[in-house]
Amino acid sequence: MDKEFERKCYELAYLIFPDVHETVDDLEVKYPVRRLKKDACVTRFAPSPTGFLHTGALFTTLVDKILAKQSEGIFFLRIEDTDRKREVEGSVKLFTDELKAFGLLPDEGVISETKEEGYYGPYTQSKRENIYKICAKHLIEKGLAYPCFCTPEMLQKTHEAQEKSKVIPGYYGVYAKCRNISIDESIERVKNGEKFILRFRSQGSHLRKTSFIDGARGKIEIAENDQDVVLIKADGLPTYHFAHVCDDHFMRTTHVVRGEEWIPSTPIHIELFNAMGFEVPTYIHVPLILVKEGNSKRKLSKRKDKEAAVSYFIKAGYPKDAVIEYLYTILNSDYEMWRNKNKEASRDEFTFKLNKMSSAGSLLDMMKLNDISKEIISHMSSKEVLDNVLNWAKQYDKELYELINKDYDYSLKVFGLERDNAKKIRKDIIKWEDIRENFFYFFNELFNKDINENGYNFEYNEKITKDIVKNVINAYKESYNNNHTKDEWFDNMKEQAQKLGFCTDMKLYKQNPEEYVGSTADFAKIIRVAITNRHNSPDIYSIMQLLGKKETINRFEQVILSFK
RNA sequence: GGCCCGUUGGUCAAUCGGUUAAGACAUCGCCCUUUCACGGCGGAGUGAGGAGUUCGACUCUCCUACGGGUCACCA
Repeated sequence: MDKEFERKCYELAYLIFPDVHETVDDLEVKYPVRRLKKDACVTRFAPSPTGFLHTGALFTTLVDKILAKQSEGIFFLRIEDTDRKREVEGSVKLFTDELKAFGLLPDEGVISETKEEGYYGPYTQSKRENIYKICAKHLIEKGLAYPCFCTPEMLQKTHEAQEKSKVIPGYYGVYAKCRNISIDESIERVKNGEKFILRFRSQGSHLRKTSFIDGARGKIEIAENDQDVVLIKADGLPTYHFAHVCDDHFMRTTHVVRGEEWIPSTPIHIELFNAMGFEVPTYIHVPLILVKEGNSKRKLSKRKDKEAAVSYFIKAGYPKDAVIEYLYTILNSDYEMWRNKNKEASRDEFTFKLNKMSSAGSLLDMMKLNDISKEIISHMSSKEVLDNVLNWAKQYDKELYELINKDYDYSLKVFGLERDNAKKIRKDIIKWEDIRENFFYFFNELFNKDINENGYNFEYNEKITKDIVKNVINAYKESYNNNHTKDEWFDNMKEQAQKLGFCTDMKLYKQNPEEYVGSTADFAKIIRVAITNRHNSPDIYSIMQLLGKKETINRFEQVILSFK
C-alpha cells in the first residue's frame, strides 16, 4: 500500500468515525486473554432475541455447556440483538428461564433479564456499538473496508440481473460498484453527507479453496469468500458476520458451536478474522434436528412443529433430565452404551468426545424421548413425582393443582401406588401432562366430569352384555368388604366371578372359552371400569382402599343408576 | 442452479480393512399375570446404486442417485 493511499485511508476512517479514539490494541488490553487451565474451552450461546428458544439451539447449547464444564472452561450467553426489526420483547427472560429449566444456565454473560456478569461485557450486542466501530475503523485504515453508497433498490436490481444471467449473485468483483470508487471520491461523497454503509473489501477468490478443521467433522474444504459482505448496516449496527468476529475474539471464545447451516458462511468469518489479525476459533458444526414430513426429512420449523420450541417440552411437562438425556443419545453415539453399563451414574461422569458426535442430522424421535422419560419418572419416589407434578400443574393445570394440593398426603398415596417399594414399578407416566388422564379417578370432581362427558367405558360384546355387567356390579357390590386383606379381596372376587359363570382359571378358560361368560380378567375389567372408567390402572384393590368404602360403594351405585 | 454437508433396519445408531454387521426405541410372538402395565425370552428387519484400490471393503477413492443446508443492510 503506498504511503499516499494509506494516509487517505486514515483520513476516510477518521471522517467516518470522528468520535472513535480507541484502537484495536486498546481493546486487546481491555479484554485480555483469559487465564484458564490449558485447553480449557470457552464457549457461548448467542441467540438473537426473536421470541423463543429453538430445540436445535438447546442442543448446541448443551454441547457448549458440556465442553466448558468438562474442560473447566467458561460458557457464556451473549444476546445478538443487531436486527432490531425482528426483536421480540421478553425474549431474554424467556431464554434465561428456559435454559435454567434445563439446567443450562451460563457461567457468564447475560444471566437474567436484567443481569450481566463477567469482565468481557457488555454481553448484549446493541451495547457494544463502540467496539464494532473501533474494529471497523481499523479495517478502513488498512484499506480493507469501504463505504458503499448503493441503495437497497440498486442491490435488488443487480441481484435480479445476476440471477437472469446465471452468475453467482452477490456483491463482489465487477458487481461491487463502490469497491472501485477511488478513495478521493469516497472521501468527497462521505463529506457531502451521502448515505452509506460499510463493506468489507474481500481479498478472496471463489476459484481458490480454503479449508478449516471442524472440531467435529474434520477437514472441510470450501471456496474462499469473495463477497464484500456488509460490516456495518445503515442503522449503525454490525451484521452477524462482523459482530461474531469482534465479539468472539474479544470475549476470547475458543470454540464456536453452531448449527451446520453455518458451514457455508464460515469462509467469510475466517477471512474476517484474518483481516482483523485475530486468531480463528475452532468451529464445531453440529447436526440439525430434523422432523419427518411425508417421506422426507426437514429442519424443525417453528411454524409447523410445536416441538421446535423448547417451551413445548416444558409445557407438556417432560422432566428436564428426560430431554437432556435424550439429547445426549443423539449428541454422542456411544452415550447409550455407556448408560446401559452405568445405569445409576451421573451424566457428568460420561466423557463427551467431539469426534463421537454424529454429523448427520437426526430425526427427533419422540418415541425414544417418551421411553427415556418414562424410565426416569419410574425411578422417582412418590414425593418426587408429587412435587414435580405440583410444580408443573401450578403453572399449566390450575384445576389439577388445586385438587392435588388440597390433600397432600392423599395425593402422596395416589402417586405411591405401584411405585414406592414396589417390585413392579409402573411406567405409565411420560410427562406431567399425562397425570390428569392417569389419575383423574382419584378425584371425585374429575371422575364425575368424565362420566358425564364420556359415559362409561364398558366394552360390551355377545357374552359381556349390559345385563351381565349389571349383575356383576350388583353382586360384587353386595359382597364387597372394605376390611378384606388383599388375598381375601381377591378370593372374594373369584367367588363372585364363579357364581356368575366366569372362569377363574386362566388356563382352563383359554382351552374352552365358549363354556364361560368370561375369565376373571373380564370380571375384573368390569369392576375396574366401574371404579376408574378406564381399562388401564394400578391394582384395583389398592385403588378401592384409597378411595375408601363409602366412595367405592358409591361408584358401584353410580353405575347401577346409569343403567336406569 | 452453484457451493457445502450427509446417506448402515421404521427411528437413534456401533464397527477406527477381517464381526454370524452390536445395542436401544418402535413392532411382532411367547412366558409371567385378576386387568393394564412392569419384567423375562425370542422373531422379523439394515450397509442407496455402480466402478475402483485390496488377499479381503459397511469401512479407503471416484462417479451417480437421493436427502438436507446455504447463497440478505436476518441470525
